[in-house]
Amino acid sequence: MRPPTDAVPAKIRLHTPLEPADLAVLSELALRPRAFAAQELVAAAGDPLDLATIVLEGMVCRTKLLPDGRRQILALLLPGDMVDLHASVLGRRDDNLEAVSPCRVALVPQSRVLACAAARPALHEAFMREAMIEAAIAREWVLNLGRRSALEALAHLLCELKVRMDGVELGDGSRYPLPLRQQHLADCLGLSLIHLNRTLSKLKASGCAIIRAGEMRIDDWNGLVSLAHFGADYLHFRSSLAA
Amino acid sequence: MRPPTDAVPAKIRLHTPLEPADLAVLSELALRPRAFAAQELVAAAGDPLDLATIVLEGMVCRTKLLPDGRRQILALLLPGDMVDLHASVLGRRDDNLEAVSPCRVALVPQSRVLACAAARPALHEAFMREAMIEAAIAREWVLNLGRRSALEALAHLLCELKVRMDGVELGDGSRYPLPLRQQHLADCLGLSLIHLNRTLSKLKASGCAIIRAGEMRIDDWNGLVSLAHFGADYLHFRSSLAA
DNA sequence: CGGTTATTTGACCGACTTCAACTGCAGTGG
DNA sequence: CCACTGCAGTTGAAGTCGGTCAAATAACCG
Repeated sequence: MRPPTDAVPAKIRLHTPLEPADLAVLSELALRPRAFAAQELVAAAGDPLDLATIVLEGMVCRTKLLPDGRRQILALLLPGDMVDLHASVLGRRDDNLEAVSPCRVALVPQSRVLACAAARPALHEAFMREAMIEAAIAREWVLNLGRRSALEALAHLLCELKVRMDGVELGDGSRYPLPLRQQHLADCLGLSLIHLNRTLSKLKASGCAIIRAGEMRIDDWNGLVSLAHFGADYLHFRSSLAA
Repeated sequence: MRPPTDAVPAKIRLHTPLEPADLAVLSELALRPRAFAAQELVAAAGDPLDLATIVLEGMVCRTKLLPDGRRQILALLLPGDMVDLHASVLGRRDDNLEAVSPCRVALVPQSRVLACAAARPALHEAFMREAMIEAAIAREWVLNLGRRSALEALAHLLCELKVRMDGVELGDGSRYPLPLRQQHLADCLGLSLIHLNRTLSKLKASGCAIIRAGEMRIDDWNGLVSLAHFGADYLHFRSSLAA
């Protein structure tokens, strides 16, 4: 088993071919990670955007809250995901970063990101690409929330996570770890907890997939894909460029 | 009246202070715009991402479609908006750009964008900021679709457009041009056309605002803001950095 | 084991969708 | 000038999806 921090080079190489020297510089960015417990806040709205966040292990989410407590998850960050790499160009954070599961996260001063990007042009391009892809995923979520039914949207989210998890070698093709509570899924999909629970039952009944014991198990990938109308193009994996 | 292409410098200076030399280089990017009729496709999913898009006049939207024809608008682009400035790092477009109203749009080869960014570091930073802000808006839309009611979401969208229109001097504080059909609004908000129509009636009944003859008129800004729980922080205007 | 949190189930309700028809208006051509 | 057409918007009725309230398990944890 490779050490878990290998998710970072694995993820970035999904998108950008890098030389060993680039990877060496990259690995120095993620030194001295911090550990967070489940539900702990990694960063809060209003904070200055002077730190980039690199997830090494576990799962993190972006959230926004409404005054009356309604919560929406804006993005799920898996090991290898790097966010807010360029965010210093904005003033202050307008969302929260919250640990979904116990996790290890590197919080990197923007100055170090900049130095790193300046030293290695390939990394500069790679960082840009990470940011663009995160934005593309957010747009796909807009479609998910706006125009897909609860079951379609759930299936779509689980397809996305499958592909992303496989990308960082955390899935084995038919299963992957899924540390989300049902409340998290509901907050990703804009559903009530209760309706999400019933939608999960429907998914189970379809025979395509089931979530149990913190793990997603896929029994019929094609069925799941067609339930969701899933196409992986928006994830912009390098391997899919050929198509 | 200033020429309409002034929306570009107006918009970018909302976010980034620029010197005259920067503005001169910028204005050369937007030479030779193309005109599009309402509903015309500016770019389609699957196209190579080798052109950046700068809106000079009129309104453009990003859309995604589901196989059965359901449509979701992912973003509304106003005069001055510049999108896909860095998108050459991705392979192919995964969404469409569609003219909402008759419009003029500059389609700029990525190579010229890069040359421009290389020549003027301030523009490089400004372009980055534009991209980050577009992503921040997309995340706010996720919240809008996921957790706000139809009326709240409608009010929120109209607040956002008010602030953005004022930013490029197309609004006068209590009115702004709104060339969207009701179907467009419905596709922004993930609603059926009919329910959107009824939600518009409800908004009118509230006395806060009314849409008529291609124009949005605001009668009670504070009321509209509190209906929507609107806060402009996610737009990251430079003027709001002070707060 | 007791206490807390996560999940499941039932009954009911409301927001939003669908289907269908009608209005108002602008353009077009007889 | 006035039918005719086509599109945007409006209204009504009925149905469905998803939300809310309430309570019963089931899993987790010290």
